[in-house]
Amino acid sequence: MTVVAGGASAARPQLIRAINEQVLLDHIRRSGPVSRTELARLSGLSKPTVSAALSTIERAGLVHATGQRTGVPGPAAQLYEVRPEAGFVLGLDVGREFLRGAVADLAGNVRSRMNLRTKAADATARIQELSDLAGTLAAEAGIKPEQLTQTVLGSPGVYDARLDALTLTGRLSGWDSPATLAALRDRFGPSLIIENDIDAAALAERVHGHGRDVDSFAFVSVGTGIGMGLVLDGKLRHGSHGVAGEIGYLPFTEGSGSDPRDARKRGGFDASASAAAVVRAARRAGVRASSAEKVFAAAARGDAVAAAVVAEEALLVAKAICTVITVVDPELIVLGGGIGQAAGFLEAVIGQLRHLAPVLPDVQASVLGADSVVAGCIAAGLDQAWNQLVARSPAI
Amino acid sequence: MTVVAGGASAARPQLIRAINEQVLLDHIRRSGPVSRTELARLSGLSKPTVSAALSTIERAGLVHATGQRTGVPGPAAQLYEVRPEAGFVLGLDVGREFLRGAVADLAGNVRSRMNLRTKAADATARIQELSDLAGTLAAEAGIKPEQLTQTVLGSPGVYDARLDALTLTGRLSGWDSPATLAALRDRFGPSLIIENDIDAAALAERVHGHGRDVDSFAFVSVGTGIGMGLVLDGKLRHGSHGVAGEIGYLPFTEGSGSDPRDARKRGGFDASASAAAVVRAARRAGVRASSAEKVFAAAARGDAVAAAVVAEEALLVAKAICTVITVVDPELIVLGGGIGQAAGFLEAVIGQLRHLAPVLPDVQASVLGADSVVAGCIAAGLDQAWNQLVARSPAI
DNA sequence: ATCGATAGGAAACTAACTTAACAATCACCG
DNA sequence: CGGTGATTGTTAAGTTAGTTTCCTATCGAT
Repeated sequence: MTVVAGGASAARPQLIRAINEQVLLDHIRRSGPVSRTELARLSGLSKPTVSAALSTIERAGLVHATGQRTGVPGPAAQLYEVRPEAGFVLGLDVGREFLRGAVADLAGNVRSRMNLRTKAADATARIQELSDLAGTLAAEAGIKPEQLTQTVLGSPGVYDARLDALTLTGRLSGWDSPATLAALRDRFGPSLIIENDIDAAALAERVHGHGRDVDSFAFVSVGTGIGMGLVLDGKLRHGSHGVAGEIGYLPFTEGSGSDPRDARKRGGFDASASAAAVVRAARRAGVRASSAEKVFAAAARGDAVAAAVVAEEALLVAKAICTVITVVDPELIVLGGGIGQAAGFLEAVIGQLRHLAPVLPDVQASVLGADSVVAGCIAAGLDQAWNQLVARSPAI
Repeated sequence: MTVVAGGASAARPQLIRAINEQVLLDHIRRSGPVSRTELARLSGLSKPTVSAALSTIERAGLVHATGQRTGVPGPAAQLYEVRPEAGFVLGLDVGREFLRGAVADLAGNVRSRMNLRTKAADATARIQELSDLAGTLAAEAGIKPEQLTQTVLGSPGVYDARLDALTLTGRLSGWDSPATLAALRDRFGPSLIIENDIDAAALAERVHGHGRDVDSFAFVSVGTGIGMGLVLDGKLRHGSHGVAGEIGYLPFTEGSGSDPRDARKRGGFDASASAAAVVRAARRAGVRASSAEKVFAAAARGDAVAAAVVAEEALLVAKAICTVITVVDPELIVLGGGIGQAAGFLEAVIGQLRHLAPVLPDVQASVLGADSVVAGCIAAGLDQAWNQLVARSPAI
C-alpha cells in the first residue's frame, strides 16, 4: 500500500500521523498479532510513537488487543491484531451459468461461501438471485446485511461513464442496460463496486497467485471469453474508458475458426481464439468435437489434426501476449481460463512466443480455480474498506 | 509533480518540510517570480512557514531574490525565482543521419541549440561527434562542461540490464555493443541518462504538445522506424525490460510491403508498416517511388494506386493503435513521425479505427517538429536535475 | 498629509517524533 | 530458589514543524 501526499498540496504535521497510522495498520494486517515493540522494530518508529498511534487506531475500533506473548525474558508482550468485526466484505461473481459469492471479515477470513447454478433468464431475475445469495451469505456468516461495509461484484463488461451503464457485457443478456446498473445500486447500496470479472481474477492472482511477488503483471484469460487484467506498479489499470485489457478486441482475424459476426460483437481476437472459435476451427479441420475441452483432449490423445488446431490456438494466444509485451512489457504473464490453464498449453504458447516477442518475460499458468473472481472481489473490497475506515478514523 | 511518501516506510516531521519545500519550488517553477505572500496563498501554507522554507532553499542555491513588485499599497514585495544557473541540462539526440542537441538552464531557458548531419561510420566516430557537439553547445551557452548537472541522450534502442548495453538499436551500426555504452558513460559522466528516442519525443509531447492536459496518453511514431512512448498517470513507462512501446514488434505480418528479413530483425509490424515497407508496397502495386514521402504525395495528387497503398498503411497503423487501446486504453493517442504527421493521414487512421476499436479515444497528430527528441531530453533532464538538487539540499 | 492596505516578521501555542532513563516483569542459571 | 539480565512499555525532556495572532514598516490613494 502506498501513501500519496496528493499532487501539489502542502503538508501539515498531521499528515505524518496519518501516514504512520497507515503504516502500522499495514504491518498489523500483514504480520498478524504483533506487540508494540515489534511494530517499532518493523516500522522504524520509536516505541512511544507506536504506542500513541496504536492507541488512536484502537480507539477507532480498527485493531484490538488479543493476547500476550510470553516465553521470552521480560514482561509478557501485549499483542494487537486487526479487529475482524470492524467490517465485512461481500464478494460476488455473476456469470452466464454460475453465481458465486463469499463474505469475509476485515481480517480477510472467509466467513461464508456459496456457488450456485443460475436459473435466471433475464437481468431482473439474475439480480434477484444475486440479492438472495447475498442474504444467505450474510446469514451464514452470522451478520446482519447492514454490517456489510463493502460489496464488490465481479461482472463481465466495463463501466461506461457516458452511458452510466455497463457495456461489452458479452453473453449476459440485458446486462448492459442502464436499468440493470440502477437496480444493482438500488439493491446493494452506495458501497457497491463493480469490477470487471477478469480484472477481479487478476487481483486474486496478485494477492494469492503468481502475482504476489511482482508489481507489474498481466493476467490473460482464454476460455469462453477472452480478456486481460493488467496490474502495473501494484495497481489494477482500468484505462480511461475502462476498456484496458479488453484484448478480445485485438485486431487479429487470421484464425481459421474466426466468425465475422462474433468479430463485430466481441472483437476480432475473441472471434478467432475463444473456446467457440476452437470448436469451429476443429470442425473445419474435420475433428468432431462439441467443446474446446474435447479438442484439447483429442490432441492430448495424439490426434494429429486436433493437435494442429491446438497449436494454431497457441500461436494466436502467443501473438496476443506478444502484443501485451510490446505495449507495456510486464514482468510476468499469468495465463488463466479454461484454455489458458489446459495441460501443456503454457509450454506451447511459450514456444511460439520465443519467435515473436522482443523479450521473453516470465510466463506462468494460473493455479487458482473458479473461485478466483470472488477472491479478487474480496481482496478489492478489503482494500477499499480499509481505506474507508482509515479515512473515517477521527485522528485523520 | 507528485510527492510520494514511499511504500511502507514511516514518516518523520522532516518529511513535512521536504514535501513543502518541493511544493514551493514547484510553484516558483510554474508561476515565475513570486513573493512570499503569494506563495503562502498558492500553497495554503502560513506566511512564517513559507518564509522559513524559502530561506532554506535560497541558502541551498535553488532560488534567489530577483526584484520587487510595487504598484499596490503596502511595502514592495520581494520576488523570488528559480536561480537559472543552479544547474544546466544537456539534451542530445543521436539518429542515423542527424545529431541534435541543446543546453538549457534550470529555469528551462534554452541557452544553445544545434543540429548537424553526421559523417560518422561507426559507433566510436559517432560518440566523438556527440562529444564535440556537447563541447560546442556548452561553449555557446557560455558555461564550462563541468557545469552540466545532467545529460540526457535520446537514442534508438532500449537499455538491457542483463547485457549492460543498449539493444534493439535498429539501424545504428555498432550502437548495441557494451563498449558503446561504456564509452558514452566514460565521456558524459555519471549524470548521463539514456532515453529511448521515441520515449523522449513522448515526453516532449507531454510538456509542450497535446499531452499537456491529459495524464495518460500514447505517442505513436510512424516513420523510418516505428515506436511508441507510453505515458500513464503522468509518468513515462519503460516496462520491466525497457521494451514497453516497442510496437515495431507487434505480430502483424499481413501488410503487402512486409519483408521477412526485417520482421526478424525489427519486428513484424515494423517490417509491414515502416517507411521502407510503404515503398515496397507501392512498388509491388506498380507505383514508381523512391520514398514514402513520394508515395504520399502521389496519393495526394490523385494517384489511385498510391492512395490504396496509403489506405492500407492507415489500416495497419489503426490496427496498432487499436492494439494499444485494448491493452492500456489511454485517454489520448498522438500520432507522430514522418508518416504519422503526413497530411490527411490522421483522418484516414481515425476512419479505420472507428471499425476496429471498442472505444474511440481522442486521436491527434503531433505538432512538434524534429527537435522534439531534444526537447523531451531536456524536459527529462530538468526533472531529474530538480530531484537531484532537492534531494541534495541540506534540509532534506 | 492622512488613511488603509499590504509585506514580512516575532511570539506564543499546538502537533509529532526522538532519545534517554526507568519501573516492572519474566526466563534462566548457578 | 534467588539473583541476573533481557525485554516491555511508560514518562520526561528536547527537537522539528506549522499555525494563529499581533505588530511594524511601507506605499498608493484620497
